[in-house]
Amino acid sequence: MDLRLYDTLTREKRVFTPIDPARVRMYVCGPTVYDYAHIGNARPVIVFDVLFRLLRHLYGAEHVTYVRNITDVDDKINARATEEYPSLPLNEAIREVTNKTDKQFHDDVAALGCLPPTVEPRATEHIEEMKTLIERLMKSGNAYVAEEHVLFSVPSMKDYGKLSNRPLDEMIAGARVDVAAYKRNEMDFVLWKPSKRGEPAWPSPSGIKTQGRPGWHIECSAMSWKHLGETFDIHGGGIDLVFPHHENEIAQSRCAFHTSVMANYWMHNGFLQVEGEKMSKSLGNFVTIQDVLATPMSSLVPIANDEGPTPIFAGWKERWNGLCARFAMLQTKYSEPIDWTTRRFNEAGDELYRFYEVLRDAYYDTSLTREVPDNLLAALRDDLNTPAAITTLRATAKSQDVSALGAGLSLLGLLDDEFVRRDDLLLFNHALSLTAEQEAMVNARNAARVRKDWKESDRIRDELAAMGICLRDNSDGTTTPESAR
RNA sequence: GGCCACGUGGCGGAGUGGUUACGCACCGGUCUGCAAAACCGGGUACGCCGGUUCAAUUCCGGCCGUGGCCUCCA
Repeated sequence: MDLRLYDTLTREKRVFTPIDPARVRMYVCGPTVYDYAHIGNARPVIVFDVLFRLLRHLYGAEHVTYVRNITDVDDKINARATEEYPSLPLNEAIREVTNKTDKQFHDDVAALGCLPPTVEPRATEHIEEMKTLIERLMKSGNAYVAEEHVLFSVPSMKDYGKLSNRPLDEMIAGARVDVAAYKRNEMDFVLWKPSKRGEPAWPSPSGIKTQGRPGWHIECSAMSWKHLGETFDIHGGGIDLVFPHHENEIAQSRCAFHTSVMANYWMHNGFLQVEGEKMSKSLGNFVTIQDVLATPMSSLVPIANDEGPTPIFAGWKERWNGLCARFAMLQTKYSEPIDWTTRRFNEAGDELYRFYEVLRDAYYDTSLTREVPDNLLAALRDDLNTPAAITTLRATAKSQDVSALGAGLSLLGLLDDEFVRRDDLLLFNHALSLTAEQEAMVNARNAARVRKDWKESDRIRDELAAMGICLRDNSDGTTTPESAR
């Protein structure tokens, strides 16, 4: 059976045919490292991780190359560096900001259950490739120098605007931004610009004397070229990147290499809102991945608090919350808008918890290789329909088909060996250690039950319930105390 | 203003030109002294107005609503 993917460029779902099945190539726009990643940043990371896993499953892990860049040169980074480290020289301050943010991002993404991409190139390590591209564009007449900038000449590319469906003439009519005077055409965009004193700077291309730095779009053209070649299979990112970022990437790469396409499939994940509103710092509803990972356990699982007497491995809470967030995210198809709410997060966590209970009750062995169920695979092959895939998981859980359940969770990146296997996790430990007094109450209630004093029996049960202890009367006459939710 | 998405039962969320996906919540039942848990069952939804069709939630047109892009943004 085929893999079918929706392509933003052709606006249709097509059968995926890799250029070279022995080397399937995907590029996804990664973060600009200047601040904590938010829950909206998490979406493409998770979505394309699932695609990465699916491609590895279909073509073999060693036949898939996934490139996700790190943007570490950018005005926002400079601004943040000045703000946070006013006493340091700018370039040192920038290094502090990018290193710190980069590490945080990787910790966040790992907690979300994402595999590391094959390559994570950094923009600042590809300045030479960017300059080579710029020289090529100069040579082919697609770029020009003006006031120490190099600009891409949009009218020089006849079919510019196909991805975002913005014909050139319309865009010019609709443009209402202040246009720099040195631009020949208001749509032209910067490939290279001069650096101000103290800013990161490199020797400029195209005979420009002053040192400068790259424009935003050129880095992705350079890095995808370096690591994937002139044309490749899949290019992904958030829907907001369609214009201008991806449109401009296409323009740069195609004109530099004289190719008809940059990537064969353009995939874009839908936007995310928080509690029904646009997420923004001014509204105060900015949810970072860190916020989600730090969610107290008591709202997700039947335990009273985060700390317990049993030994727990480091970062277990973040990892569990990360899986829950991932699961919550995959409940909606990647291309659809999503409303991120605490309710959604909690409900996803509840369901994932039940899946894990099924596996744990069956002593699921994660070391064994399992066959991924056909119906789950079919759902994913249909343009990454993760909600439909999750639906198949529910049936396997209900029928106690633990092999299929485990295999499915694994393919979706939702299976964590330690959460399945370990028996010392408070997270899955329902048994309660009662105080002597509580123990006596349980005994007193049982005595009352024996003499059929239901009134007294229920009174004691209510009293214990108020302490957060729920009693379960078993059919063999014993009583099990459990933590109440 | 231009371009583009989305609008499904209380909530979440797939999907389809004609056989009431699925999950949560809710209600009923079995079990239980009563509960809890578990299991079984129940509720025929697709923004509005037209059109096409034997038949539309599904196709077409218009309208309304929400959101995105056009400036940094996943």
